[in-house]
Amino acid sequence: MPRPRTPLLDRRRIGTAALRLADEQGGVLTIPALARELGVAPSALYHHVSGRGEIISLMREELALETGPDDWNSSQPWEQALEEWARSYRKAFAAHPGAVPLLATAPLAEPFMHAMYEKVAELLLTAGFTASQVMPLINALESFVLGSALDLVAPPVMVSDVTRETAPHLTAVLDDTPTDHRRAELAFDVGLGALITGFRALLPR
Amino acid sequence: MPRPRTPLLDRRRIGTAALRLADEQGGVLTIPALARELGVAPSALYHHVSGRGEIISLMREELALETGPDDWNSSQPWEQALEEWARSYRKAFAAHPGAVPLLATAPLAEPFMHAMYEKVAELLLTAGFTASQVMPLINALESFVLGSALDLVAPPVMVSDVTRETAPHLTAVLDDTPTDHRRAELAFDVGLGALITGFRALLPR
DNA sequence: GAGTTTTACTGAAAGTCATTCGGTAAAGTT
DNA sequence: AACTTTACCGAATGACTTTCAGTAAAACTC
Repeated sequence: MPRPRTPLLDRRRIGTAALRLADEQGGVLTIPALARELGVAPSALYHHVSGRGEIISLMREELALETGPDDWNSSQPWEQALEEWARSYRKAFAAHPGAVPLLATAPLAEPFMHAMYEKVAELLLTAGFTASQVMPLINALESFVLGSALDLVAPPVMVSDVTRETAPHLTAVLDDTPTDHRRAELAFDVGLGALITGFRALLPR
Repeated sequence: MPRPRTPLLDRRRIGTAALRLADEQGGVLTIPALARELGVAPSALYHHVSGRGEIISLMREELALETGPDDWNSSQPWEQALEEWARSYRKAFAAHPGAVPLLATAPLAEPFMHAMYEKVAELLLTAGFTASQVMPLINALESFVLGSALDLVAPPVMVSDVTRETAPHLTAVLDDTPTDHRRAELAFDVGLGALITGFRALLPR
């Protein structure tokens, strides 16, 4: 139990292991379980992070790294670039659905956030939006992406016999709605398309 | 410590107290604190709910009741009715910003969910959308509302000196962006308007 | 290259929490 | 009036987060 020949832990390893574990366990992350996963005593973690909250931030950071700043290309029509950004953003969440409840409310460290925003801000400014429009646009799209990530793990709406009687329109609509993961994907596609259409309408002609 | 002359607890009282407490405490809800708030021993709660998870569902239920099914009026052009729905939905979250992190991932009990969806489904069907379009539209809008609720409690983006050098576009944009609660409201307004514009474009002419 | 400091872990312990269960006396029922 | 049910309390259990005093290897210093 002395110092190991080579370090067993670093922030990166903690982040990836926590992300994988929380995903498997459906949003539950405990320090003992994470320590076991890393082959280490729980207290060892506190030499690298300040606590559980920071571990969750590391997970969110890991997610941002997985997406990669080059997963989307900003040298194309702004509509396509913006769509690619939103899709790659959501894809990162969709890759770890179980961890989404944990990640949705976790703050992303400033440098990551800034790098992402800077790129999108430039994209929208050169597209012709005004400085005061850009941040609301980014925030709105980001809210939609985050909400869609949560939707990914929302409990499916069930049609019981009572529903059939008391909610005829809902029933009719649900009969034409997939119940698997395609439901959330369809909603994302529709919403993303609508948002971008609506954004374009704000541009001077 | 016998049975009290008149019951101290019921599900409704538990829900409202939990909502208020969690809001005050910024998303932290503990059984001892809630019991203290209600003037009762922690174990007493378990005669009315199955556990902490159900208490959070009660909070979400309370939120739905606060909005009320008549807070928005469906007898008007579908765009306005849909906008009113989204706004009243978000307003309910905004009334308890501290509790949002807890509520965002909590499932809403079926009957409440059905009542809400039924009304919106009817609205969109009579507006001319097809049965297979309706649920994606509802889900997309709901995702946006939920994401915007989370945005309400997101940490503000700070502009440091480093930002100014490495992220010129972001800096310029942030200079024209309010830092208080109006930031999230602006983003919501912009996104909601864009979504509805985009939805309308899906309708046959 | 011996001595000092720093580093990365362990193990035990403290404090908090959610939850369960047996007890109790009032309320409701017959 | 006897019986059952109800709505609470108090104590106990087990899990979790976090802190802190060791410990010995690694890394640095002269």
